[in-house]
Amino acid sequence: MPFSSEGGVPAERVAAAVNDLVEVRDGLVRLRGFLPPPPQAEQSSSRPPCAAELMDATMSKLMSAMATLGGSGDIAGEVDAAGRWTSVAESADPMVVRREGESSAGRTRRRRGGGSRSGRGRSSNKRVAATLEDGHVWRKYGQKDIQNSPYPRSYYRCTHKLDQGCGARRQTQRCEADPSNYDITYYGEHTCRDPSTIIPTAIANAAGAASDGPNNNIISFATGGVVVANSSRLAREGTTTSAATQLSSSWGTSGGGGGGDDVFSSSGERFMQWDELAAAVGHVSSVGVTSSTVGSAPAAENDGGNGDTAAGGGGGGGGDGGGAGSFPSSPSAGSLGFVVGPLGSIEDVDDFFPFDP
DNA sequence: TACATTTGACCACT
DNA sequence: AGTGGTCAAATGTA
Repeated sequence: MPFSSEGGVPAERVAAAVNDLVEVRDGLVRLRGFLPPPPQAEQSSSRPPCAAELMDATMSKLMSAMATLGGSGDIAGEVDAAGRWTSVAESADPMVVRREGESSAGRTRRRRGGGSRSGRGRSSNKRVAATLEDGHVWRKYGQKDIQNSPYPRSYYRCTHKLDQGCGARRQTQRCEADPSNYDITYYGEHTCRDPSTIIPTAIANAAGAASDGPNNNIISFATGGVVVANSSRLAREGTTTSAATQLSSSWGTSGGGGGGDDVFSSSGERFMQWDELAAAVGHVSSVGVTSSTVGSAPAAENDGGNGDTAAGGGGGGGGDGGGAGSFPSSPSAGSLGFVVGPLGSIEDVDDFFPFDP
């Protein structure tokens, strides 16, 4: 069931999957070194792809898969300096549940207190991104000036906290070193299911990736299923639901799933089949995948809650939800083009796959 | 009217 | 006491 998000998978298993992918990547890098460079003179369309090109393509898809695994706050974990994914201890978010005896209707200020709760057993996933957009719809609930930091920290919760009890939260803050980027820390997991955000996210991914060159596949992991879609196909499909349905294929539901289902390449052509992909990445197919929506967003920097709050008087807001930190339900393709950096340290593909072209 | 943001207050933790 | 996270009243916009 694509885009389903119920039934989580332990972060440790996701971490194991990512680590396996890292090993696959390293192996491919080594193998790539033994291959001669692709011939320059010939047009690639007039000859079968050489081994180096196939490997490059495989690497690209692998990177995409890893990006997906780590590209959402849904997955608790971090990437260490070596690029290895490590899961962060998972626990229920104590902040989500209203404390017993607390009245929500009362106008008196009583509460379960706040306090510095970061780093105390809560799952977190920190990353740096050039935009606050990540495909989810967030609602800002606070902002604080942080000690020894020139930029305030903004606090967001998932818009669907109330209607679906989604406990996902995030904190954003401009990077001190590079104010054009944001440090974004995610807490909790998205348990919401909102087609107006998730599926357009996929479209956004596709459209954005389409202008990005080699990585224009989207892979959306949901419980028991993976959606792999090619951007050009999605663009042609028009309706997100049908696109997702047509392009969905199960991964893990039948041992690596749905043999014969194509994985589409950036060129719009079949890249490989699931069984081939499974063989390529080893036993990744045995790893369960929790809900994850590939982060993607319009390129235009919408300074959601950080810079905007300087303007007093609640200037930012506005009932249409287009304000700070929100993600439009129907992002226009023209504004797309940003792909949230996955796994924190592998935003730059060249850095991640450091072999000579 | 509904919904989002702003912002001061509150509270837990160190 | 200082700091950071969250609440909720006030406020703004469509």
